[in-house]
Amino acid sequence: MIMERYKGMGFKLTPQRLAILDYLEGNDSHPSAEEIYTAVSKKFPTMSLATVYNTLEALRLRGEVRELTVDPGKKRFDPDTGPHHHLICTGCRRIVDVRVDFSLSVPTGERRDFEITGNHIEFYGLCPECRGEAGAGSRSAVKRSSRAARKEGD
Amino acid sequence: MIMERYKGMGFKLTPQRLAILDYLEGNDSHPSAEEIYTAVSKKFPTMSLATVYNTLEALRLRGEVRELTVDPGKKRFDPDTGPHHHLICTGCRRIVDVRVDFSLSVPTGERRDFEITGNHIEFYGLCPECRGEAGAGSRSAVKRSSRAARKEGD
DNA sequence: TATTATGTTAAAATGATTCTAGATAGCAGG
DNA sequence: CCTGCTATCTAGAATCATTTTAACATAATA
Repeated sequence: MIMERYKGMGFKLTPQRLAILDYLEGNDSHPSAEEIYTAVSKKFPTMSLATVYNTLEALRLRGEVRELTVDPGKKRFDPDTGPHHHLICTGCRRIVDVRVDFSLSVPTGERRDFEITGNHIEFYGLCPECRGEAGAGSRSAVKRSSRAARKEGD
Repeated sequence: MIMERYKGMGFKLTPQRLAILDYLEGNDSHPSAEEIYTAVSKKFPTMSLATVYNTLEALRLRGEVRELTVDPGKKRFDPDTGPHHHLICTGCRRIVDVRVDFSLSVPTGERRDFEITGNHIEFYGLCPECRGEAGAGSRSAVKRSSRAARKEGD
């Protein structure tokens, strides 16, 4: 099914790209380039990070992935290009999909003459795991990136 | 008015910080750290970029500025911490405020047990200037950053 | 097979942000 | 007025994500 989709759009299905597409297929974890690289490297030890970036950009231009600007400091990628929104845990930075259609429109008075083409909602909150460990030094729950930890106070 | 607000919260009002606060006061251009630095440097030639970052972080922790993750590759800062949303021109990356209250809530089925604390809507579109120059090579309108130019295809 | 375009790679370059270490300023106690 | 403390400032180094470069494959094509 993948093969057909890229025929005749100037996109060569190299083994590296196949591996990336394979990793992305149905992946709803919103991985960063680094994460994709790490995962794909296991099957493909000579893979270069640059190839990951190149491929992601090629896919983005073809509308096959969405680039999320939701995490300060790094991009995340979403193979689901259909309309949906995201719920972000301010504790561990986990991102989950929100598949609800809120038909939003900006009232003329606020539109400043822009031609509006789309929208994206970020909901913020605490996931069950992070909510639990709020109190003392319970080291139990989710492992948070050093960056996420430093950002405490959101 | 500024002075009082920071009394007794462990925040010294140094001249550098005053200059930054002064630049931010009522500023709705959503500047990056670099832009703040450039502006404040004029009045304060010895200012260090690190001081800008330090001050912004101190302000963020006190809830006096919001860090926007709206621009891939750099943070932008918003001194307006009240609830509002943003409209982003995909041509020139200009960001304007949208002061409308959409009371959104995530239906239980999609909430995944998160405790939701807030939300932020990004509207995308083309500003009048960028809409105009869409056609030929009319060099007239807005100057776009090299990064914005490269991102064509959003 | 020669040609051309497209991909891959490692390494260097860039840009944003953070960290480090030493210099300074303002203040409490003597 | 001195001494030490703590918060802040600054330049520069370090780090992290991303992009670019240059040289080398590879595939599709003439």
